[in-house]
Amino acid sequence: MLTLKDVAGHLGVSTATISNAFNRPDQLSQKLRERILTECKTLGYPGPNAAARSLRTGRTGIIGVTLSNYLSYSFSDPVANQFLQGLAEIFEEREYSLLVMPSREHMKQVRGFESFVEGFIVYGPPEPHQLAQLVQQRKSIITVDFEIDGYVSVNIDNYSAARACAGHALRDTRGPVAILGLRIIDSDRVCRVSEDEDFAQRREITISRLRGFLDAAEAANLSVPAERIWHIPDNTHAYGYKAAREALMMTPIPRVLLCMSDRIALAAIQAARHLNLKIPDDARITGFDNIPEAGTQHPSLTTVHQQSIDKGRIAAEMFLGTREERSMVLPTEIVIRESCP
Amino acid sequence: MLTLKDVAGHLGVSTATISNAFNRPDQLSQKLRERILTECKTLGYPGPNAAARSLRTGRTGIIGVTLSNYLSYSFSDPVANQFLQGLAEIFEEREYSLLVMPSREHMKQVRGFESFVEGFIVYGPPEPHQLAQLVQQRKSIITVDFEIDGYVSVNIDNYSAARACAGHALRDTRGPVAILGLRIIDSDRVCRVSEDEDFAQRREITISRLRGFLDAAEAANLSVPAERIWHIPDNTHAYGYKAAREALMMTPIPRVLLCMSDRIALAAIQAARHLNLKIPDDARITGFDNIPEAGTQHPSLTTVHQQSIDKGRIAAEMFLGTREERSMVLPTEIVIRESCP
DNA sequence: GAGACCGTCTTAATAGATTAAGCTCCCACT
DNA sequence: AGTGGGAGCTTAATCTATTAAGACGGTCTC
Repeated sequence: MLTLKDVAGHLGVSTATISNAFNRPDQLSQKLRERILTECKTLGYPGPNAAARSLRTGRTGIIGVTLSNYLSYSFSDPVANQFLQGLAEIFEEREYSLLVMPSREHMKQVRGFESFVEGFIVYGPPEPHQLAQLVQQRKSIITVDFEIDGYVSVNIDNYSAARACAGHALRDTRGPVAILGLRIIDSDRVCRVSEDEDFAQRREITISRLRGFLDAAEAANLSVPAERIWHIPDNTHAYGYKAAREALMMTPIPRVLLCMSDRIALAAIQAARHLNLKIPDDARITGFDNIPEAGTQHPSLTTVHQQSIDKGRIAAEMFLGTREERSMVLPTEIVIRESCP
Repeated sequence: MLTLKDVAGHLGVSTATISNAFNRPDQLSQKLRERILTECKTLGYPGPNAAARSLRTGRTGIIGVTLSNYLSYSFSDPVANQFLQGLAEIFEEREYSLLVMPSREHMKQVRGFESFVEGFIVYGPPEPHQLAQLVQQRKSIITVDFEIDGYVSVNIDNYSAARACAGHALRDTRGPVAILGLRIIDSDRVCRVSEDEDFAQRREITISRLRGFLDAAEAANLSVPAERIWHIPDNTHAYGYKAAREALMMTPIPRVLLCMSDRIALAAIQAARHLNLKIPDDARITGFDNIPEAGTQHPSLTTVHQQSIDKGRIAAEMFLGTREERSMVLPTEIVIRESCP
């Protein structure tokens, strides 16, 4: 492996000069600099070693993004992707790279290599011990979709958004209501929620949305029994389809399906089509997130719009300090479309 | 900032012992190790500095993934995401992190910080000078969806797949045919391709698919004039919609729309719906990729299935050397659904 | 009685850059 | 001729870890 020193030796100049050729062009003559760069190319010297440079300067140009799940799953989630999109947009402008890291228990131990990063964007709540490890690193942290005392966060008001959306869907409703949730309990299968479950410990997002739905139902004098609430372990089409099918096959059939994500809602629309149910005539369906597909399919989806891309942009700007505010709660908005006019 | 030495000083042991406490637990007594780790916690020492460690060991645990475009765009592309998903699945098993890097010209200069990575997965052809920089790094490289002499690649046979799919769509066709391409020429607007364009220099994927479509048309005694071929600068719904709308408003209306991606095909289906055209009765539409949404919307999409997730898995395995084969061409398959029975 | 070995810990060499400070020139100005 | 200044380059300290080799005092083997 070639080093600065090798190149310096070949050219008969000092290592500092080679370093300057790469990093501070004004510190040496144009002619020498060109001679150096050509020599590097012919020798095959790939430029200053990143580890050595970083050891000396303390900078890496890498931001860590922890996704609250398996990477392989997160990349398939449209909302996470929109977030990453916004994040990337700002960071790539500043020539930062993103180190995408999973944050589940299967990351047995900090390998320490993550500590290359200059700070963390933590998307969704990690496991407690993972969080402890991040905090231990004493680097800047921006939390997204959850909050920790003392750290800057970007979030939305899930409760109010869910409540407002459900309020719209449930007006004039007389029939039964079903809720297709996300990960409500600790199970890896799609199932109904049992009566005596204690939700207090669960993910804040899911529980806030659930409470929003339930309170809206109560306000409309409707009750949603536990057997009409589905736990969906991961936000995937397949799980959503399964739950929706079960929900739509109950008698009497639900007049409203409140879904905690657009993915699930779109799966529910497909399930309804396969069961020859007309949406919205036989049942209304609402989603959450307003992913791009929500507006382009038929019937299009009534949902809660949240600014997923902006969330990424804002998190990035907060990290870079180019934004005044500390923590923010982004607004949401109900988008009324065909599935629940 | 705390270092090994500080912790060692506090405890009255040598730095090597602290290092061993983290890296080689068998080299010291259980008791001492615990004392050290507790001390680290109370002092707030975040563990061995990654840069220093990496300088010494030469390892980083980071794989670079270059996406042939702006990151912000790549994260919005379903096919790229599926690829990343497969990639992440394998790499996270081995506790590698992924450093996602853009590979466009706007990355003015190698900052050098990318050289943290142990190797590159290059997804889609980068700009020539970017490629040169990657090669200059002298690290392992796996190329995906394109090939460079001397490097391992994963690819598909775009020409044959496109030709077969178009062959299916064009059987018994008598009316005009339109092609909705990807980035066929050098323009940032949706437009038709002019007569005398020289395609030879363009992206291999796009051109192969185009040739496949055109050859299939020729085989079916149909001709596709340049004015029926659309250039679409990025694989997005909005561009696809615009092109499809233009195509479908021509007289006589096209009987077949051959699209180079599912995203564009799905946008075309929406455009057709808005124009009150029945798919497939008024026009057949085919896509390419078989993204998840292709099968779940109505009408569902006839398309070429390619194993996008597997592509990621295989690229990762090739990188890790856990797979015998060198370069591979993955099979594709026509999936016949409602949009072109 | 010489040497190998035990487990635990320390010493010291090493990794490849960055950068402040210092040293030479050489030229311009008085 | 002497001085000052600056461009251009070098010297040397520094960053924080890893790890081979060695020290320790004692025991066991041949």
